[in-house]
Amino acid sequence: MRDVRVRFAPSPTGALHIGGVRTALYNYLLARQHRGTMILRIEDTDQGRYVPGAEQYIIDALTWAGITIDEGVSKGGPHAPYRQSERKPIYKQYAQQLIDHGRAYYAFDSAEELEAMRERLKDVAGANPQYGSQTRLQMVNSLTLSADEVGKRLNAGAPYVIRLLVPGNEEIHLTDLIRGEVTVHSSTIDDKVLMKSDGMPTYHLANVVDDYLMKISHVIRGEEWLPSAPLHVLLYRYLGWEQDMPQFAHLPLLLKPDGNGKLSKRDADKMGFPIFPLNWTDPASGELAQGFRERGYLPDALINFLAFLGWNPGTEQELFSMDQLIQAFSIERIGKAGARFDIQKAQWFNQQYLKIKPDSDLTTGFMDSVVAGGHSCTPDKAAKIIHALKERVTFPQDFWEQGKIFFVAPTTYDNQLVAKKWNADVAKVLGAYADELEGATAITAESAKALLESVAMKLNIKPGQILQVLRMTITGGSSGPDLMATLEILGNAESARRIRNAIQNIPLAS
RNA sequence: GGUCCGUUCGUCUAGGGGUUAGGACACCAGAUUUUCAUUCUGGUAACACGGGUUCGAUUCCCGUACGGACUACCA
Repeated sequence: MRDVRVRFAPSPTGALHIGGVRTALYNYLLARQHRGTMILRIEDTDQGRYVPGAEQYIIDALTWAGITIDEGVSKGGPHAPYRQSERKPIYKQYAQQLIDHGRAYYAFDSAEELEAMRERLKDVAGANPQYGSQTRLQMVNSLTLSADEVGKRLNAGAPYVIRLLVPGNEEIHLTDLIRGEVTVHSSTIDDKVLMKSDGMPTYHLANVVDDYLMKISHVIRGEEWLPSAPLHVLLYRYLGWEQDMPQFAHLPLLLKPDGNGKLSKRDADKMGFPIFPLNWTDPASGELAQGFRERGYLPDALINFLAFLGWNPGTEQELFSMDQLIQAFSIERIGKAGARFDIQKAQWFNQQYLKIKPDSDLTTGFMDSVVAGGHSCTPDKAAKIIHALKERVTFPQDFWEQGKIFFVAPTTYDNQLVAKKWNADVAKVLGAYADELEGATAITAESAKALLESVAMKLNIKPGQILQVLRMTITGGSSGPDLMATLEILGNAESARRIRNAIQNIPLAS
C-alpha cells in the first residue's frame, strides 16, 4: 500500500460546520493509523464567497478538536502553497494541457445565452438543460467557432471559460470504499467549467490537480460529492493520472435531529444546540453563533460522539479516546446511511468525559466563575465543591450553576415543600439543630450528621423526616448535592445562620 | 423532472439465509442512597412494502414507496 496521504479541504466561506469536523476527523484517523500525513488545504477559488477570518477559524477549530495537521496552510510543507488561490498558474497549465489534447475547449457564452439555452430545453421531453454533448454544438465555443475567430476573441481579451469535453456515450465506473461500485453514464454529466472567466479554476479541476500533485492516497469527503466523482475520474484519465488516482470514500451525511434533510445551522438554532465547534461571529451580520466549546463540550467527548455518527467499531465499547479511535478506525466499518444528529447522546458523552476528568483539572475554571459571579473561593473549598457536584453535572459550567448555593444564601424557598412539610414542630427541631451547630467549633459531614441524629433523638423525631426541610433551609430548593457535605462546606456558622433565616422568614401555616 | 445514493427499536447502531434480532442514548418502573444525584436491576420499542430465489428470508435478487444528495463561471 502506498503512503497514506489524506487532506481536509474546506472552503473559507464561514465557520466550520460540525459535519466538516467529522470529515476532518475520519481523514485524521486514517492518517494516524497508517502513520501517514494529514494535509489541510484551503479551497478558496471562489473569490466572491471568501469570508475574512474563516481560514483562521478552521485552523483554531481543528486545533481545539485535537486534529493536528502535518502539512498545509500555516504549517507549510513540500507541496506549498496550500491555498488554491495562490496556485493559479498551476491549474492554468493543466487546463491548457487538456485543451491541447482535445479534452477541453474554450466557451464564450454569456450568462444570458446560457440561461436562454436552459429555458429552451426545460420543457423538451427527455432533454436535460445542460451544457453537454447534446447542446455544445449550438453554443458559442471553440468547437463551433473557427480557429481564427477563437484566436481573435482570445487576443481581444473576450471573457471565456474552459469546459471539459465530456464524451456522449460512455460508462464511467468508480470504486467507492464505502459504497462499492458506482456506475454513471457520461451523458448525464455536463461539460463542467474547469476554468472560470476570472482565471480561477473551479473545484473540479483544482481538486483533481492538487490531489494528484500532493500525492493524495484517499479522498474522504461528504456524500454531496458523489455525483461529481465520475467527472473527477474522467479528469484523472484525461490528465494521464489514472494510475495514481486516489481511492474515494464518500461519507454519509449528518441529518437533522427531526424531520428530513441535511443538518443545518437553522435546525441547530431551533433545537438550541451549537453547530460550530467554536464561537463564530458572522462578519457580515455581526451575529454571534455559540460554539460547542463555549457551551461546555469537551473536545474528547465531541470527537467520540462524532466518530460514532456513521462509524462504529463493531464491539460494545462506546468510550474511545483519540488514540483508541486511531487504533480501531476503519473505512470498511463506516455506514452508508445518513445519521441523525442526536444532541442528547452528545450530552451523555460529555457527562462521561467530565466524570473521568481529574478534579484538579476543574478547579481553576470553577474558581474563575466564582470570581466572575462576584465571590471568592479558596482552592480547598473549590475542590470540595467539585467533589460534591461531580456526579451531577453534564457541563463544566454546571459546577457554578449548581454550586452557587455555597456562596449565596437562599432568599426564596420551594413552595411545595413549604406547604407540605413546614410546621412548628419541624421549625423547633431545626432551631435546636442550629443551636448545636453554633455550639460546635467546626463540623465535618460526619459530625454534622451525628449532631442531627442526637437532636432528632432528643426531640423524638426521625432524622429522615426533616432532612428534606433542612436542605430547603440551606439551599432553598429540594435537590442538590449530598446535604451533610453541603453543611461541611458551608461551615457550622453559615449553616446555622441559614437555618435561622429560614425559621424567621418562612411563615408557619395557621 | 433527470442522475446517483440510501432504508434494522424514537435516535445512534450490531448482526446476517434458520437468532428469544444484541448493545447504547432517551423514556418508564423497581431497588439502593434515613436527602438529591449517581449506581444497579428490569421494562416498552425495530428488520419500509410487494414480488421472486430457497425447505426456509430481516439477510440474496428485482420492483414499489419513502428519504437524501447532486443537477452553477459554489464548494
